[in-house]
Amino acid sequence: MVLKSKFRIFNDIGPVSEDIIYAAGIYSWNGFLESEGVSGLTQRLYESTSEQIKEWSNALEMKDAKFFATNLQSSMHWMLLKEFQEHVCYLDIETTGLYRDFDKVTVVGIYDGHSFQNLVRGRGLSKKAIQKSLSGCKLLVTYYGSCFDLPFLQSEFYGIDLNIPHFDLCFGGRKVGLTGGLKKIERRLGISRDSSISSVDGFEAVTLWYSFQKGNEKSLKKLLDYCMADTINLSKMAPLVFEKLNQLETSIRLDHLN
DNA sequence: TCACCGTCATTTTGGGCGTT
DNA sequence: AACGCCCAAAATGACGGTGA
Repeated sequence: MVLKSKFRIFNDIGPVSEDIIYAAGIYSWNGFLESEGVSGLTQRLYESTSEQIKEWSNALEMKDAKFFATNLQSSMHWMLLKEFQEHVCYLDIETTGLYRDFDKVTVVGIYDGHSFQNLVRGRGLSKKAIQKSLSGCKLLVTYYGSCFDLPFLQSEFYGIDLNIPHFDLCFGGRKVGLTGGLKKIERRLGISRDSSISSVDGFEAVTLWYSFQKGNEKSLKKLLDYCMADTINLSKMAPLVFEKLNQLETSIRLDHLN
């Protein structure tokens, strides 16, 4: 479990102190608690860190999603993927454009690992409906959602509670060299999508919506298929990015020991 | 006790990215 | 037609140790 080997997440522990802890042969929270102290750290710092470890361990035990949403910096939320794996929701939205001041949310797609659900504008999409679909969610997974999807939802559904840990595959991917957008990364990872929607992109999602507004029901079907492909592919991509991040973390730690 | 210095941690600043 | 996030580098702040 990655998180339990991290010390930089605690107050007053930075990269240097963390290296001191590793150099003392301590690689986990439990190891830290079992030691009587760490040479190189003041007793005062050792004790305040021990207290924080107990608090965080308890939050993990309780699967307290809100605790991590507020206390864990977002670039480390990926570490919760395995821990919360039974409560992960993959989310992707479609809109009429990129600008939340002018544009509207048209579809919200949510996949919980078992079934896909879509909420369509004018056909049941509402703040309450989204909130209900996410009620058991302890970890959100999106692509670029921290900059696009979530702020868009906040803007249209004012006051919606999205205070949930959030693994953003865009930033996680960047760290392991996966850049260039969702579709490009999917290809690089060998994740496929159905040929019927393989040519659809975000811009076409906009025109499909307007076509549906003019009465073309087939356009909606295609839009929903596209949204579903995007959303479900997030669930295929997440464990792959997770593993790469995991490997990166351990190699960095070994580096620092030398 | 006090001024000073070195070491870390934390905060601030600026540039680039990717979303429909 | 925007915007929030991330990283890196620079600035600021807190703390402990030293020497007189």
